[in-house]
Parts: sequence; C-alpha cells; structure tokens
Amino acid sequence: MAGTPRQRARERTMAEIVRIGRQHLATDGAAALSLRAVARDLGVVSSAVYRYVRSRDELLTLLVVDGYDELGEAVESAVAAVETDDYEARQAAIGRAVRSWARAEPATYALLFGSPVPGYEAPAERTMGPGTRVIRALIAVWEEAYAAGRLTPPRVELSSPTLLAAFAAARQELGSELPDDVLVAGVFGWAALFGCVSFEVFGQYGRDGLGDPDALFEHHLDLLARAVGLT
Amino acid sequence: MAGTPRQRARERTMAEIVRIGRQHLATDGAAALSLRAVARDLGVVSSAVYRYVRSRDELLTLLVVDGYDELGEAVESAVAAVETDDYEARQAAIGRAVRSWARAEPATYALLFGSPVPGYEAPAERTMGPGTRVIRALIAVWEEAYAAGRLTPPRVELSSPTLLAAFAAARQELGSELPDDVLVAGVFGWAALFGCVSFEVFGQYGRDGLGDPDALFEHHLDLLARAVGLT
DNA sequence: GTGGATTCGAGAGCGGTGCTCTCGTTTCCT
DNA sequence: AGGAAACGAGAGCACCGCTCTCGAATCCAC
Repeated sequence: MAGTPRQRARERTMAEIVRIGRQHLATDGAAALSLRAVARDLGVVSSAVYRYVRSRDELLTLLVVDGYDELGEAVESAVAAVETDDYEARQAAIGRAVRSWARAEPATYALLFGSPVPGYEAPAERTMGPGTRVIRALIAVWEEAYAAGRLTPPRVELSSPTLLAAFAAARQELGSELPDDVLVAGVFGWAALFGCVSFEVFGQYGRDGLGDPDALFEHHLDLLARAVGLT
Repeated sequence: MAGTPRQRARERTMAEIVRIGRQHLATDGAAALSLRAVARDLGVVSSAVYRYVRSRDELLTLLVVDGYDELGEAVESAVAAVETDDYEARQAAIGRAVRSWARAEPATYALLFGSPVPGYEAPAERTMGPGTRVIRALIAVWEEAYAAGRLTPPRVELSSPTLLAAFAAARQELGSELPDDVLVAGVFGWAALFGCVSFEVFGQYGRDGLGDPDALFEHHLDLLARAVGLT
C-alpha cells in the first residue's frame, strides 16, 4: 500500500523480474540467462526491462543476493531445529541444509559457489552480508561447542604473521573468541563441506553419484565433524 | 611428416584452434568462448572453423580433455619427485600440484571443476580417462600407505548396500584392494582438497584471500592428511 | 598426367544476444 | 493545470552459433 500506484507497480515488476530470472536460472543456467528472454516472459519489449535493471550483471547481482538469502534462511532454520547442546548434530544440520538447498537449486548454487562469471564481480557491499550467513552459522556452533569444551581441533602451529592478522581481523569482525587452530580447522571444514556438495552437484562423482549420494554425504558429515574436532 | 600436406595442414590448424581456444579461455572465461573470435585470431572466416570443430561444445570438449591432461601431468610428475615412502609428503605434493595448476589456469580449472556449462555435457568416453588421473594418483598413494600400515582412517560403519556396491565396482575398475572405510575417507579427502582449491580460486575467501593463501593451504594439507588417516 | 571426388575457405544469411537511443504516452508532483 | 519524470515500443548496432552454397584447391585412382 506504500507510495503511489507507479511505485507499487515498479515493485511488482521488479519482483516479477527476479522471479522470472530465477526460473530461467533454474531451467537454463546462469550463462544462458538472457534479459531478452526475461522481457518476453514479462510480456514486454526487451528495452523496457532496462528501466528496472541496469544490465545483465545487475540482474545477476539480484539473483546472487536472493540466492544467498534463501540459503542462509534454510541453514539458519535448520540449525535452530536441533538441540542446542548437540553440536555435532547442529553442524550436520547445517551441512544437510546446504546440500539439500544446492540439490534443489543447482543453478543458483552454481552461481554462488561455482565458476565466477567472467567479467562479472559481485559487488561486495551488496553480497557480503547475505554471503556470510553459512560461515556465521558454523562459527556460532563452534563458538558454543568450544565454550562447552566439546571442540578440540587438531593442533597446528601457525607461523604466518599475515594469516594470524587475517584471523585476528576475522575474530573482531565476527565478534568471536575462537583460537587460531579452531579457525584453521574451521575454514578447512567450511571449504571441505562445500567441496563435498560441489562434487556431488557438479557431477564429479560420475553419472550414478557413487550409488548412494545420501549415504555418502552422511559419512562425510561424520568425517567433517572429526576433521574440525567436534567430539 | 606423416601423410599428405593437406593432412599435416589439418593437424596444424587443429592444434592452433586448441591453442587459441585455451588462450581465450584464460583471458575471457568459458562462457565467453566464441568460435567467431577463434576464427578471427586464426585469420579465417567464421564458417571455416566448422570444418575442424563440429560445434562450440566440441571445442569445449577439446579444451576439457586438454586441461585434464595438463593437470594429470602436473600431478603425476609432482608425486614422482617425492620419496616413495613418505606418503604424507606424496599426498601433499598432489595437493600442491592441483592448487598451483588451478592458480595458473583458473579458467580451465573452472571449466573442469566449476559450474557445469549449461546444455553441455562432457562425453564420458573422451573425458573419463584423463579426468580420473588425480584421483588415481591419490589412490596409488593410499594403496601403498595402507600396505605399509601407515594409513588408518577413522572407522565408519557403512550400511548402504548401493554405496558398498559402488565402492566394490570402483575397486575393481581401479584394481584396488582398499577397504571401504579408506575409500569413504579418501573420497572425502578428494572432495575436500578440491573444495579448498575451489574456494581459493573462485574467491570465496574474499579479496585478500585470508591474508596468506600459501600458509593457509599448507595447514589445510596437514588437516587433510589427518582427515584421511595418514600418519 | 588427368579427371572425378573430396576438402577447403569465403560469403551470405537466419535467429538469437546485450545494450543504446529516440519518440510518443502516461503518470506524478507542485 | 502544466512541467517533470517515468514508462513502453521500436529501430538499430555489433556480436554470437550455426547452416548453406559456391568456386577454388587438393588428393587419389586410373
């Protein structure tokens, strides 16, 4: 009800463009995303969508933010549904949420975590917030597990001053107190989780996905918990 | 010197097309790979390249095979340069080779391990062989380490019959004797390694790459060895 | 050697793309 | 009520993948 009819129409059109864009992303992939096709589905001539979206890259950014938000939503609600003090189960819930969202939206997942689109760089100021919700959820789990004495990662000797500085900066930015070896193992677990999901979604396991992708992923969640030191 | 002048000219042109294709891949990315641009660089009209390459997808396949071979070459020569009985060092050498090749050829790496190109499916009969050289190199290391009693992965209880069947098939195809829990941990380590490399190459760590990507990766190699059970 | 078959590059053409510009029309705000 | 802003339509530019035709170059068998 806010604003003039023209403003409301603009919002509706804007949402419609994102909706159609996501649909095309799902059916045809990011590389085939075409403003002209969006315009056709919108029932409008191609140049008209440029009133709403500055360029194809701008539409990509909208879809990136949309995707990060949806993934973040899925992860956060999944982790909230688990017993607070079962840290391994909470981490596993995050992993399962990432995987099932990725399988449900492979094209958007590929847009976020696959090959960067050449010539396109997501503007950090618009994607930083929603783009860090998964790692924030993981860190929240590790934070509590560590405080409860249930997180004992492998001991590593960090010697690189620049890496230590980056960890210190990350600690400050995230309001965390986690020690360096937890962070090293955590970053590894983070990358490993997405490595497992990407291998499956991107088809590296071959056409049959090693027979039983669900079972394989459950075992990998188990290994993941041990790798980061969750007991 | 083999064959007629026409045949030799054809081979030269073919190699030139792949060379130019790789160059364009490196500078503009897979999505921007254009047969017309290749034709321009080749000094020929666009339709002429269709005498050599059936379609854009065909060129992609050539580049995929080329990339897998180059990566396989790098990995195999890296692992051969390490003491045979230092299994952790051999695995680390594989990891470093993958990472440094990926950093040197990010576009080709993205073509192989990033988002699948929509509408394009690599023909298995042409990519299976070169595409499995990295995992074969890893399995060779694990094989010897296991025989030497230096590989003790976390124990996992596999219950899925289809997963067990897939592992049995993989064992037979690779001529391996590794038990199931080694394979589960191995697949995890394989995916985790490429997860770490992809996160770095695809820019998930942010613009500064957590300060010191080299040091971070070395720590991750350490964690990787522990995750698969290399002692 | 020469003639028929094959291969080759050039060129035109089709429908698609992103994006720009102009031009009436509609809507808004003062 | 009228000037300003926003809007959709349409034409146009340069690019893309891909197909077809046509004349020239090359090969191969006789």
